[in-house]
Amino acid sequence: MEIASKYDPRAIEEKWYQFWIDKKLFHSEPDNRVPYTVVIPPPNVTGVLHMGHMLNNTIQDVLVRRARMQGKNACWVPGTDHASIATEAKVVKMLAEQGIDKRSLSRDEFMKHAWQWKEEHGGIILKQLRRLGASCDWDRTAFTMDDVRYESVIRVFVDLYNKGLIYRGVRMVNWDPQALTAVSDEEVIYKESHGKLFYLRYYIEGEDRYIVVATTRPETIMGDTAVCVHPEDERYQWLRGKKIVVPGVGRAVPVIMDEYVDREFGTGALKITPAHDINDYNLGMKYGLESIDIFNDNGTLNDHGGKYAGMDRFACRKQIVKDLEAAGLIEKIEDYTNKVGRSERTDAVIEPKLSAQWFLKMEGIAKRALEVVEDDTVRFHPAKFKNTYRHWLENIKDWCISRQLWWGQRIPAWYFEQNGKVETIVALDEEAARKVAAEKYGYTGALRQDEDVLDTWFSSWLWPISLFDGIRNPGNPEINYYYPTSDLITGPDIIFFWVARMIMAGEEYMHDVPFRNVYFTGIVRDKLGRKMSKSLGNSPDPIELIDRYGADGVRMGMLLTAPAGNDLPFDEAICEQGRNFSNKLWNALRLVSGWQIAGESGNPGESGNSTTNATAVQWMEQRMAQVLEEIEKDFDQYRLSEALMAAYKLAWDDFCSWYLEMVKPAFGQPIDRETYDATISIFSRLMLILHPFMPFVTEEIWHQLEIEKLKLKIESKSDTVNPEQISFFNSQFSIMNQHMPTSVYYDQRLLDEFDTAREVIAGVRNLRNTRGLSPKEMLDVSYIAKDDRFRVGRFEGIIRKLGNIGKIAPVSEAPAGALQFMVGTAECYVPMSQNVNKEEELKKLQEDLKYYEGFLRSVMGKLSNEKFVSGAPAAVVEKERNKQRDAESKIAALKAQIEALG
RNA sequence: GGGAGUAUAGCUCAGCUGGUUCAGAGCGCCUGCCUUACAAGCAGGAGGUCACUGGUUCGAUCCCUGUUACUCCCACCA
Repeated sequence: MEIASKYDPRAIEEKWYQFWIDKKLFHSEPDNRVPYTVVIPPPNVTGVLHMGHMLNNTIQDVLVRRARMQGKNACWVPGTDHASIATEAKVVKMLAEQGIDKRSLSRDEFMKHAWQWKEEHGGIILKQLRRLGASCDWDRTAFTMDDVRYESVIRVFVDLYNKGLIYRGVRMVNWDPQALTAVSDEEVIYKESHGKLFYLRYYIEGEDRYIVVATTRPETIMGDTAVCVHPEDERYQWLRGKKIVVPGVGRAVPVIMDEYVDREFGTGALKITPAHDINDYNLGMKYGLESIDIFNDNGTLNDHGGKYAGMDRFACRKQIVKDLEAAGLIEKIEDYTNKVGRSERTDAVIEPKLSAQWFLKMEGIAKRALEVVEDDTVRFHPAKFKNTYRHWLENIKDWCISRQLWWGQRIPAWYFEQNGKVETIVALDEEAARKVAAEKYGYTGALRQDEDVLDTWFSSWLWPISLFDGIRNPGNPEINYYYPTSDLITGPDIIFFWVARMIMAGEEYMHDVPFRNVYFTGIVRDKLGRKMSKSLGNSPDPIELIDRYGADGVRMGMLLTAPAGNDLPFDEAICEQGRNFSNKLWNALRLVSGWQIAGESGNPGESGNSTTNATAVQWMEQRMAQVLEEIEKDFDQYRLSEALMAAYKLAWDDFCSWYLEMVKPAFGQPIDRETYDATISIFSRLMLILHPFMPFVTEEIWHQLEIEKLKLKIESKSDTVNPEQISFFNSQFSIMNQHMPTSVYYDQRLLDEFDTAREVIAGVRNLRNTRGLSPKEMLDVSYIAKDDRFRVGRFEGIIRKLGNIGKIAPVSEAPAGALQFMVGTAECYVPMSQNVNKEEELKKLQEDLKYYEGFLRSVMGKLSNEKFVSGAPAAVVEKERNKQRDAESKIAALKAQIEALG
C-alpha cells in the first residue's frame, strides 16, 4: 500500500471528528465510574473564535481526553453566554443598519429581533470549536438564557431577595451613556487620558474677590452646590461663612471645610458636584448639600444645563470653556493626564450617576468564598492568583446586578401604587406576584414589572449548577453525579467576574465548591508582546491556522509555549513545529508498515540479531515507563507544556531517532516477528500517550497500527486481509476510549547502560564529523575501562549497528596511531589505517588536558579547605573525592596519549 | 498611592526552597549530509559572571538587604 510521504491533516481530521460524533463518543451519562466534569467558560453567543479561545479550549480538551482515557466518565459541557450588553449593542447596531431605531420598538418586538439574530448568527464559535477537535458533549449544549438557565436565574433572585440579600437602592453607579445602562465596578476600565486642568475663578458673593478652583470637568459647574477647602488651610480661612458664586451660572453656594481636600492639589479648593462624582456625592450627604443632576441618560445636558441643554457633555465642555474665557473667568489651563473610567463593552466614558438599582449583599457570601480558596478546597494553578483573589474579596462592595437593557433575564419584581405608596413584590412570575398582591395587600389592579434585566454574570455564576439543573431540581441524579466539577480552565481576567462568583453561588446553593481546581491560562499576545486585538489586526484567524497546520499542529504549537498563568507570546512559526511532529509520526508509520516479517524463528539480517533487537525493545519499554512517570507528575501539577514536551521527545528522539534505528532492518531484509510485534505495540502506546494533545493524527495512526496487528493475527502478515474486517474494526473502535498507559517499574541500570552506549556512538559519530570520515566507512573501537561504570555488554550490537563499527573490544594499552575520545573515565580508541594528523590530535588532547587540570584544581580547592571537609555532609565530601579520582585518572590517560603521540 | 509577580543561551521557558541528573530543554543558529520513513528530514556542534549590589554559609541561580528594569492587579485625588 502506498502512503503519501507528507501527512495531510485535512481529510483525516474531518473524518475522525465525524466518526467521534456519529459514535457519540463525547457523550456522557451518569454511571458508576468516577466522574470528571468540566464546564466550558461560555463564550459570547455572538463571538467568533480567537486565539484565547484556542488556548483555553485546547487545554480543556487535553484534560478531558486524558481523563476519559484514564477510565473516568468525562463530561465536558459546552454552551454560550448571552452577554447582554455586547449582544444588545450588536442587535441595536444591526437594526440601525436596517433603518430601525430601537426606541421605536416595543420590548417584545426588540426581543423577537434579538432572538432571531441569535438563532441566525449565534453559536458560530461552537462550530469552530469542532475544528479544533474539542470533545464536548454537544448533546448538552446550553445557553445562559435558555429555559432552564433563565428559570434558574429567576429562582435564585427570588430566593436571595427573600433571604434579605438582595435590595434595591438609590446609589451612585457607573453609568454607560452609550449603552444607557449601569455597569458594575468591575466593568469599568480606567484608561490614561490626556486632558486639561481648568483653573476657574469663583467670586465671593457681593465682593470683588475670587478664589481659583481647578477642575477637569468644567461642564459640571451647573451642578455645583458647594466649594470645599481644607479646614486648616491658611490661605482660605477668610472664606469661613462666605458664599461663593458659581462662574457663568450665577448661583451662590456655600463654602464647606473638610479634610477630604488635598491641599497640595491644584489650588487646594475643590468644587462640589454631588450628582456627578462619587466623592462629591459623599460630601454632599455629609453636609446636606443639594444634588443637581444636569445630565440626561445619554450624556447630553438636561434643563439644568440652561442654555447648554441638549448639548453633548464633551461639546458642552468646549463651549463652556469658550464662554468662561470670554467672561474672564478662567485663570489658566494646564495639560493634565489622568485616568478616566470607560465602559468595558462600549468604551464610552463612564458617568457617575445616581439611580435606583438592585444590589446583592456580598459580606457573608464573600467570606465563605474566601475561606474555601484559602484552605485549598479550591486550588488555584498557579497559586499566586490566591493573592489577587484575597485582595478583592477583602475589599468587596455590594454587587450592582441590574442593567438597563432588554436582552437578559428580566428582574422579577412588580410594582403597584397603593395609598400613594409604591409597593414592591418579588416573585417567580406575574401570576405569583398578583397572588401576593391580592393576599398581602388586597390589591387586584395592574402590576408593573421592573424594566431592567440582570447582569450577565448573575446567570453565569450559576453555570456549574444550572447546567445540571441543580437550581430547579436540587438533588437530581445529574447534579449529584457531576457536581462539583473537576477543573475550571479560564483566564485570570475574569477571576472576579466569574470565578469568585461561581464559588459564592456554589457555597450558597450546593454547600460545596463548584470545582476542585482552577487553571488560569495566560493571555495570548503577539510576538511583540502586545495583546491580540481586532483593532491592531495582530490576531491570526484560528481557522486559517488550522487549515494551514492542521488542528493537531496548532494545538501543539499553543501548548508548547503556554505554562499556566504565563502570558503566551504567540508566533505562528511554532505551529510549524506541531505540523512537523505530525509528519514525523506519520513517517514512522510509513516505515513500520513497510516492513516484511521473517518466517518462524527470527532470521535476522546482517545488521541485527535477535538479542540486539530484544535489548532495543527492553530499553524502549524502560524508557517509556520512565517518561510516563515524568508525564504523570507534570499532569498532577498542571504542567501541560512540560508533559507535552516529554511526550514529544519520547516519540521523536527515543522512539524515532534511537529505537527505530536500532531495530530497522537493512534494506530489503525482513524483521523478526517478536521485534515487529513489540514495535507495533510500543508505537501504539505512544499514540495513546499523545492522543490528548494531538487527537486526530494519533487516532489515524492508531487505527492503522491496530490493523497491522489484525493482519498478523490472521496469518503471517500478508496482503490478503479481509477488507470487511478492517472496515469493521475502523467503524467500531477508537483510540479515544482506550486505556492510557501508566508508568511501571523500570530498570535504572539498563537506562544508564544505554546512556553509555549512546555516548560511545555519539563519540564515534563526532570523530567522523570532525575528521571528515564517511559514515559508510566501518571503524573499529577499542577501549580501556577504568571501572564498571563503563559497560558495553548487552548494547554491543546496538553500538556496532548505529556507529557502523566493526569490532569493539577492550585493550590494556592505548593503541598507537588512533583517534581517541572519552566516555566518563573510559578511554575509547579508533585505530586508523592511515596516519593521523599528529598535530591536530595533539592540540585536541592538550585542550582536554587543560580543562581537566583546571577542573581538578577547583576540586582540590574544596578538598583542601578544612572547613568544607569537616562541615559538609560526608556524602558530599565523598562525591568531591570521586571527582578528584576521576579527574586524576583522566589526566594521567591524556598525558600518556600525548606522550605516545609526541 | 497601595499590593503582587518576573529578571537564567539569540527567542520562549524548566530548574522540585542551598552541594554531579547545576548550569538544562525546545526553537533558532553554525558545520556536514537528498544515508530507500521523513529536507516538515539525518548526524554533529557552538552559545549563559543565572539583572546589579552587599550579606548568611565550608559552599548561593536557589535564602536574606538594597538597587535597577519590566509586567499585572487594586484605588474616588478634583
